[in-house]
Amino acid sequence: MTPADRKDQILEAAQELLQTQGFAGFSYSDLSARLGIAKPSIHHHFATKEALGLALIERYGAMVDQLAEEFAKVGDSPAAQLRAFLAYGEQECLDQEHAICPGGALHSDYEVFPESMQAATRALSERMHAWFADLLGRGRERGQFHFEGTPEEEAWAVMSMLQGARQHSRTHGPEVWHTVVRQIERSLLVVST
Amino acid sequence: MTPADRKDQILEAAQELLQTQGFAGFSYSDLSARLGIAKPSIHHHFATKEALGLALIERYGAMVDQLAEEFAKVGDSPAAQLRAFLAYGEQECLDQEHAICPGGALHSDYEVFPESMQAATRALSERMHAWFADLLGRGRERGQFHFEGTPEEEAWAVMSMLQGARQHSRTHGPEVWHTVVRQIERSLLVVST
DNA sequence: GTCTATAACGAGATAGAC
DNA sequence: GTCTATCTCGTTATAGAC
Repeated sequence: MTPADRKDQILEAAQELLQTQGFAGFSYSDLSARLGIAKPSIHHHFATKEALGLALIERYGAMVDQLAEEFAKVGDSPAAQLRAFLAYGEQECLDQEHAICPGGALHSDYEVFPESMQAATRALSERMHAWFADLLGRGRERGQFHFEGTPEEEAWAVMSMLQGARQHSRTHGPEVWHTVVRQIERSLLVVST
Repeated sequence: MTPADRKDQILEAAQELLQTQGFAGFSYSDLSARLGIAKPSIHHHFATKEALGLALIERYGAMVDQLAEEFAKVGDSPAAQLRAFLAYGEQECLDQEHAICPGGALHSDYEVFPESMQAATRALSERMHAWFADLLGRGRERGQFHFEGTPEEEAWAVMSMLQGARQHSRTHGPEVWHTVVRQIERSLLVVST
């Protein structure tokens, strides 16, 4: 296993723990047990938990960008891209019932983060907001979406709804996610014949 | 100070810490320092952190019921009650920029809770969902609200949006809350002349 | 009901051998 | 790059005096 692979292996396990137990809720011990390597070996790759946290946030940002590219491949139709995004979210919800979205986990623990991780968290959700606002704006121009106010305003509303829905899914089952997504579609999508 | 007062004083401080630092993120030490009494004195009132957590969730449930009664006093108009609720939320948001709503905090830490606290958390959000669904259903019957689907479905959507909005407010300022609330009002409220 | 003192444990982190 | 051993600190929780 190359160093880069090992790092990524650690980050993958860490992200899963972040989404289920929160950043404060998992330890180097947890990672150690899950990966079958000793605690100091993890410190070798990520000297401090702050460094691990930063890498985690960066990794998630890169993942979001990659997904955006994937969704762009389904065509340049904003409505189709939104559907692809929501379908991806639903699959995540079904596959990992005990997880919430990384963004939600980061926002919840935000206050106990060191400044560097707070800044990275802000940058991450700004990036996601920009992507959403752009998508919503283009979709409305094409007559695919209907909403009042600016795309930026609607983007905060949709992002908030999805983040909250994933959290309610944790306690009331994946149906809640599905329900909320359907409400988004009903209010946002212009019915095409 | 009577025992009951002391208990409530502890719970009040604990709720503030829950909303800012999360349940796993605050300790008996934090409470001790904030209240100016020794750690074992807090254990005297709440033997374990689990007991404290349960009391915290119950207290918040009672607070929600009390607020519902307050809002009922503004009249039996569902639209007016919703506005009162949203105004209360906005004030909270402005007063405590670093806090998220208790429901959001509980959902985030849910997986690391003991079973008793998990059950209490589920019961709490079911209670809030029932209140919201009832309000939305009555409002639509009166022609005050417009939404597709059942009141129960719309209730999950609105609750999710508000929970997510409070979390995004933490990183991007109270304007985000205000923005999301305006989006809710624009899509939900039937414009009356 | 509150205190001092302390136990038992797990956290993040480091030293140094291999 | 990984390990064993260890350090230091903060956590929940308890014992027992006042």
